Amino acid sequence: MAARKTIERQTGVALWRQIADRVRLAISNGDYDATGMVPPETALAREFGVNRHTVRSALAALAEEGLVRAVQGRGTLIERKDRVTYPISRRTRFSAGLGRQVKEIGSQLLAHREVQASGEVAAALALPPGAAVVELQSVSSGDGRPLSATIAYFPAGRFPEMAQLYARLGSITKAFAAQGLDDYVRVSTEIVARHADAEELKLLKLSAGAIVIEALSVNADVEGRPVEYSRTRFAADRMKFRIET
Amino acid sequence: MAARKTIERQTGVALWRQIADRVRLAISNGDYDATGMVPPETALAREFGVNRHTVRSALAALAEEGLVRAVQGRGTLIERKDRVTYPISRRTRFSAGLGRQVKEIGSQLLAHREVQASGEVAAALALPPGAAVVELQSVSSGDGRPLSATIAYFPAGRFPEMAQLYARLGSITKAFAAQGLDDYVRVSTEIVARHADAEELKLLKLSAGAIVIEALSVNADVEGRPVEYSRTRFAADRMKFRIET
DNA sequence: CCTAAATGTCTATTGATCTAGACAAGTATA
DNA sequence: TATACTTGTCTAGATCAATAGACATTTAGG
Repeated sequence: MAARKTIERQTGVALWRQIADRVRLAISNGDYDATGMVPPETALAREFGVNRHTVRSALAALAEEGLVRAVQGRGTLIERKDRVTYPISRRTRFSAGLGRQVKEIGSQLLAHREVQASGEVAAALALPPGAAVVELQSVSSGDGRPLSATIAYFPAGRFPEMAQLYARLGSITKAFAAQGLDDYVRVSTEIVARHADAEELKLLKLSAGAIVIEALSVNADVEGRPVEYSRTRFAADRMKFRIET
Repeated sequence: MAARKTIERQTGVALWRQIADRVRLAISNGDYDATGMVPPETALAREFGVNRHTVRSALAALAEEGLVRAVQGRGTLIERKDRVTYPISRRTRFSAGLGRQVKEIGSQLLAHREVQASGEVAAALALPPGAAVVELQSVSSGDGRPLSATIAYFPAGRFPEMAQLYARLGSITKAFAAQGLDDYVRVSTEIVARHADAEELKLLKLSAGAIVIEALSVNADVEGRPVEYSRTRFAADRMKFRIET
C-alpha cells in the first residue's frame, strides 16, 4: 500500500469526492474484504497524499450513503458492498433479472398521463407523430435503495390502462399480460454515461457528482411491433450491467 | 429557456464543472444545432442561476477540450458535437463498428508481455490458473481523439504472435486471422461506469472528473473456446453504446 | 491496567471557487 | 456610422476546500 494513488487537483472535483469515489469502488471490488473495514484514516491520507481531514470528509460522504459506519476506537466498518448486476438480453425484465440479488424489489409510480408523442417517441414506437401515448414515471429500488428512474411510453390505443395496472401490479410485465400481451422482447438498447442532474440526484438519492447510466430502449411484441419506449436512468455506482448476446 | 436548470451546491463538484458537463451533453444532444453556437454567457448564467464568471469557467473548460471556440463579439461556436456510437453485439469488432463514423481509426500498442494468468483471467479464458497468456495494452482513437484504452489477454499457447501481429496490422481481427482464426463472437460483456483514475485521464486525454465506462468482455471461437479476455475503458462523454440483441 | 491505535473535535491559515460590478474590445446589423 | 450584443479583463469580497497541528475519546490487546 506504499504506492501513492494519484488524484487530480484543481479540476473542479474536490479531493474528498475523488477519494470517496475511489474508496467506494475499492469496497465494491472487495479490496477490503479481509478485514471488513476501510483502512485507517491516517493510512488513506498517506496513500492519497492528502490531509487526514480530507479523508474524513470522503468517509463522511460514504457514511451518509450508508456504505460505511465509523466506530470510534475501532475503525470504519463496511456496511454494504454490493453492486447489483442488471442483465440486458432479448428477454430483459427488470424484476426477473434482479430476482435473486435483492430480497425486496420496490416499484413506485410517480406520475402518469396521456400525451401526444414527440418526434423521438413516435419514431421509436413506430407511431404517427402526435399519436396518443401513455407516459409513466417511476422509480425502482432494491432492498430500499433506489436503483433506477424511468420514463416509459406506451401506445395509448393498445394499452389504455397501462398506468392503473402498473400501479396495482407493480410490474410492466404483469401490466402487459393483463392487457393481453403475453410476451415481448428487447429490440434495442442505447447507453450513455454522464453525471446526474439535480432531479436524478433527488429521485435516486445520490450524492452529487454521481454518475448515471441512461438507457434508451425499445421493447416489441413477437410480431415486431413496438410496445414500449423507455428512458431509464440507473444509479451507476450501485449497478453493473451484463450484456448477453 | 426561462426555466432555471437546477444544479447542486456544496457537493464537492464545482459549479463550473457541473455546468460544463450539462452544456457538453446539450451540445451532443443537438440542442444548439439551430445556431451552431452555445447560448450567450449571460443567458446561461441566468439559466443556471449563477454568476457569468462561473459560466465562463465552464466554457473555458469546454474550449480546452476543443469542443467549442469563443469569438469575441460573436459568441461561442461549437467546433465538434459528435458522440461516436459503439455497437455491441455477437459480432462486435472495434474497427468495423466505428467504420463510417470516423474518418481515421488509430490503434497504438503501448506495451505487451507474456505473463501467467491471474485467477480472473484464467477463469475468463477457461485456462488452468497460471497458464501463459499474452497481455496487450493499447489505446484506440477516432480522428485523433482517444476513445478507449484496453488491456487484453490471449492464450499464449494458441496465439503466440499476437503482440507482433497486432502491432503490424493494427487490428485484433486481422491478427486473429493471421493466426488461423477466421471468426469469433462476443460471449459476454460486463459494464460498469465510474470516474476515471489518474492513469485513465492521461491515456484518454480526459479532463478530470470525467467518466469512463469499463467493459469486461470475452470473445470465443465458433466452437465456444475463449480466445480473448479484455478490459476496455471508454471515454464516456465521447461515446454512446448500442446493444443489439 | 496500561498502551497503542483508531476515530472525534477544535482552532487557525491558505488557496480555490463563486459572486458582484464595471468597463474594454470585437462583431453584426440597421 | 451608430447601436446592440457579445466575449475579454480587471478588482474586491464572501464562502468552500484543504492543510496543519493539538488534544480528547473510545476500543482492543498485552
